[in-house]
Amino acid sequence: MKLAEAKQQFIQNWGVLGTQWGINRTMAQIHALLLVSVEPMSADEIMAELQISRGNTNMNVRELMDWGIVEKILKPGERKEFFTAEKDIWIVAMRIIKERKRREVEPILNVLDQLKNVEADKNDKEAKQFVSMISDIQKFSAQASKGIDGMVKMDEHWFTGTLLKLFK
Amino acid sequence: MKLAEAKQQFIQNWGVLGTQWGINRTMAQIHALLLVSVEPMSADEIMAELQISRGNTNMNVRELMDWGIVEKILKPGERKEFFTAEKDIWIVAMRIIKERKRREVEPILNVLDQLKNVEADKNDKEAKQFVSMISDIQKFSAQASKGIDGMVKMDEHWFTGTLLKLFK
DNA sequence: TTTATTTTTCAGTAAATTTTGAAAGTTCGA
DNA sequence: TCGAACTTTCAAAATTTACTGAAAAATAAA
Repeated sequence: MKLAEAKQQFIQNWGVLGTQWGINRTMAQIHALLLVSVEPMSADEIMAELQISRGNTNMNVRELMDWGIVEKILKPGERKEFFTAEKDIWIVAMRIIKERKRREVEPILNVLDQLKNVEADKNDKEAKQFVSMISDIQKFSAQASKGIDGMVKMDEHWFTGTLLKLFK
Repeated sequence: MKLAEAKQQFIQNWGVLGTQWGINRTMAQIHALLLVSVEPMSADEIMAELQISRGNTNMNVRELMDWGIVEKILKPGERKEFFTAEKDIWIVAMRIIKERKRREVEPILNVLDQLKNVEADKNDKEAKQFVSMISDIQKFSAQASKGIDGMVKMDEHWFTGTLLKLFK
């Protein structure tokens, strides 16, 4: 298989996986493209490669930067901006997990906290089960969250350099 | 806060979280409804509670059963079918993770495996980095997968009865 | 300051996904 | 074997989400 073809395949498949996980197709594709690109790419190059509009490119590149997995590179003497993706897949995964937790899970956990203030008659089996379910979800989330923070907190460089290499 | 109101809030919020994670709103809402319902519910009750059509109810309940987190209950003497959700949130989470892995991640890992057969000239930096990136993703996935399988494999009853209770 | 280049914004449009509802299918008691 | 009760299917409609492209804004060289 030719490299160009393989890259295309990778980008398309990454796009599909993205949509299934609630990430828009283009964003996932741009990420994939930058992941397998040695050199940083300009907006024009991304547009050409993925056949998408300038606006679409701009919006999704910015979103990827917000997620902390793509960064802007300025080349001396060049007017254009270039973009490059974090290449260490462990770091990428940790950033995504951390960010989803912060943006999506935490706000809802706060709402759940409110819901425990339901008028709870001791004899009301329904209310009791409800409060217990909410508590369980919070406790589960807290545990998961703790585990994730622990992983993220490890000195990333050390982890990358050592542990990941172990199974490389 | 009244119980009915709290349940509504919970259902709505669960629906939002669902959409952000690539699960359709109704499916997440039905799941939430069944999670906080003590008694199994019929299709008619679900329709009435969530104000949705019969077809929509049927499709999403079936999907939830496919995911292994809702089951059909037959009450003796009743013609209708009733549905109930797995209430242990640990088991729910493990089933969802396991299932997403099987349905969405594994097929793409298989594709990635193909992509490593790219024509790889020793001096081609681009091809080298490409193959290395694909390998890293596979290795990362394999590790994550292993970790998940390990958790899922633990005797669920023991785990639920013992470990989960520890932080309850 | 002016002009050329590049980035950002966003209203309108296009595409994808979800939902409805009515018809077809199934089940089961009489 | 009939028909009432219930479930399933799926084409069409509604809704949601994503994308385009042109105009506005920003940036930097002349």
